[in-house]
Amino acid sequence: MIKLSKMTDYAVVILAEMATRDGQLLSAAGLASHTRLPEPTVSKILKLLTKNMIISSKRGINGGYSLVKAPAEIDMASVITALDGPIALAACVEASPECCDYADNCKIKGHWNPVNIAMQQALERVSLAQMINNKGCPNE
Amino acid sequence: MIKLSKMTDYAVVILAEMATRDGQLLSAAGLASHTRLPEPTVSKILKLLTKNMIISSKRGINGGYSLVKAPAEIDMASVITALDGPIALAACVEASPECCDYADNCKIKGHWNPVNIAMQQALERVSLAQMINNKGCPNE
DNA sequence: ATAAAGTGTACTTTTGTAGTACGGATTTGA
DNA sequence: TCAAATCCGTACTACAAAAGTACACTTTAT
Repeated sequence: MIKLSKMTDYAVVILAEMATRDGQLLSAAGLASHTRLPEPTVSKILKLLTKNMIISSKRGINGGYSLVKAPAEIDMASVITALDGPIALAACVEASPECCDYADNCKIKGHWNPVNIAMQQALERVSLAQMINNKGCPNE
Repeated sequence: MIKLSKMTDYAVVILAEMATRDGQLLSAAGLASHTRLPEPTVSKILKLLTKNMIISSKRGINGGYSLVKAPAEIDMASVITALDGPIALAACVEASPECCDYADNCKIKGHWNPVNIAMQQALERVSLAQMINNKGCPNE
């Protein structure tokens, strides 16, 4: 299975929680208890989201985190890139400094690129708002 | 990074090698030496590809593997599914028997589904032939 | 019957993720 | 100005999944 890291999964849960309290400044501890996720993990995720400008932070007493964009403007490609790095299926992509070790024998040099681009575009089309509005568990 | 397993990467290299010798019956050992990949690994991959009807095998002396479809008819979604299982980004998808442990607090229950479908479709549109024809290393 | 080839299972090693811990920096308010 | 609450950064440990390896079994042509 092409896996998304758990961290990214958690990140979306946290962002969804923040979206329902738009404008409020929320502490890491508060978000952890609301989402029932371990606090250190939540902190780590919030830090990464902050570094990637998806949320903003305020330090000191009464500090906390808040969304900088509307949920409809936050796309999944940004969130995944923030947590897992660039969206790429294989090591052998355009960004890598050189061809892989098997370059001479490899008949598909760097050609995951079209696939990677297609996936990137697919993820850019899904917003946080869309994921929240899509209600209910499909198994119920 | 959203990772594809190395096995899948190898699988495409092996299939590309087979495509250039269309019709020939090739042994696991032969494919291993042509691709410079470890032989046991190549065997494991060929076995999985056979089970998923992407290639066919012939046993006994002078046996080997061959493609059952033209390279243009082999899509990446099939190859990835053969090696890594169903294409799905998160554990919390339609196929899973129940909602995740955080179901009660989770505001995005099972909503990676639209993303998964978009990715599946993107991968179905890329054929083995396309990946082979796309020549040269982008860094050269 | 034997050798060459695919098949299946189980084990070991390696790698990367997830989780944890702790000390530091920043801001507010008394 | 001090203390408390909060964010920030780094390093370490534990666990799980992937990758690689080994080996015994089955099939088939000669």
